[in-house]
Amino acid sequence: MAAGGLRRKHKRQRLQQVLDAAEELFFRDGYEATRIETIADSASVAPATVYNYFATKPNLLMALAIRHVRTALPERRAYLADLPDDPLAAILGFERLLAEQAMRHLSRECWRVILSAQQMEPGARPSRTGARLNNLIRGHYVRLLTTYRDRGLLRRDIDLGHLADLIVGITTWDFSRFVATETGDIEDLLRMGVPHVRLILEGLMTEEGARLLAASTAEGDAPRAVGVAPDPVPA
Amino acid sequence: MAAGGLRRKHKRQRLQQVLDAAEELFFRDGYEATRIETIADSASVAPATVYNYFATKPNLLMALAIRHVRTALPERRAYLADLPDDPLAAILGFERLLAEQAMRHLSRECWRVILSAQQMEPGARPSRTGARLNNLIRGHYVRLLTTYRDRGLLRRDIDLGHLADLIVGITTWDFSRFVATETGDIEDLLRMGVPHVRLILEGLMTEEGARLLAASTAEGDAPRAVGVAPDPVPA
DNA sequence: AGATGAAACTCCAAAAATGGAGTTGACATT
DNA sequence: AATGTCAACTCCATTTTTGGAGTTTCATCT
Repeated sequence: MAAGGLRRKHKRQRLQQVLDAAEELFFRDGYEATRIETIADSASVAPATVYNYFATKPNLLMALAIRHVRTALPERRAYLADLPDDPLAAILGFERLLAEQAMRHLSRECWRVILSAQQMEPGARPSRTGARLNNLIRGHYVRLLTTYRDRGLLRRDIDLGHLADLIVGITTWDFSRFVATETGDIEDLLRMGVPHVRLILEGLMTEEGARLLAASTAEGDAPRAVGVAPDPVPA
Repeated sequence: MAAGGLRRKHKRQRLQQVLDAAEELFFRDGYEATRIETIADSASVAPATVYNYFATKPNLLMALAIRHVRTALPERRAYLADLPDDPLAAILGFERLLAEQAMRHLSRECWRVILSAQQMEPGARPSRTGARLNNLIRGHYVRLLTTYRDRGLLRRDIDLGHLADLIVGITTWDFSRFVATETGDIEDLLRMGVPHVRLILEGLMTEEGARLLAASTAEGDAPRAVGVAPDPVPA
């Protein structure tokens, strides 16, 4: 069957073992409370091997975050491929989806670590991979916004890159406030975000878009995200 | 959990992988037709690794045989713990059990190789492990015969070790004839063995035993073995 | 403040798997 | 009889994991 490349194959397997073990333990016992040695044991691997793969514990956590963002990608694509009429609803629905995905495998404590790692030591490895994550989301928003501009709801003179940055910025900020709490749920997060996003959008819509936005004001809450399936486990 | 001993643990795992792959392939494609390289691929292991574990292909096969004889041990013990009244029936029933166990995972071709390996090069490794197998069965027979002597059916002046050797010898011979064919089934094997065992026993019974033996002559065929459960897979 | 302890992380020698190239022996084909 | 092929087996340099003994850092207790 697979002739050579055993080295690489086993490496991938071990990496997944470590990530799986870490995910389980971070979720169950918390990030700080979980020791590298425990992860190694649980993954049937020597602690030194964990360090062969990940220089630091935060790095391991970032890798976990990236893996989740990767495996959940198809679900986000599906959402973006079938957007509602109302751009505000679209953005809030997307936020809900992102939040749900985020909560699916990583605890708030983990996200606190991830988000704070981006602040400190800009340029360090964890920070840069954090930037990659942000960039991925930014790309999604550019696509989303482009759709609505093409539908004639957003003014054509707007730089969608900048707008996407703005939205990612404020929603990330809201999300970091969200994970800073231990009690609030995703509905609270969205309630917090609605006025921000609305304020941003109000000035940037065409007349038709403004009509739609006004209409959606009456309706109240943000729409539910699309059906949330568990992540497909890659072979 | 399991702190150290990773080296040994992984070694055992790989060993099992190789044995599992070999078992599957030997059974499906035959012993000669299966290449070491294929086994290695199927076990996700380098060919050189297979040679780290087994010096030769026959050695690998012998290891497989030993593993089966080991895992099927409880079943044989259960049989020996609950023997019928008639010693002849007991021996034939045990033979049936052994044959069924033998056929369960290894093809006739494999057993031909194993049996012939014992002939050639006495003293070589495959031969010696074959002797270990024989010895294991011999032990079973000593236990079985002891039971009947204690029940007063076998004469007390008989050396049960020698008798066990004799029975193992003739039944192994019959078995080797059996696997030499491609068509006969286990019933044929037993039919072949009945007269041999009967002749051996006839001269060695007490009067009570002889009565029992005479009675069993009328009944005809050998009894079925105890219920045959699939091998328990060790953790 | 100083001691203690725990956990992240470093370092290195030894064990094992891997890849790859080469040898041998048996058997088939010409 | 020469040739070719195939698979068992050998050899060895390289990569990676492992065991184990450190070092460092930080928080807590005395």
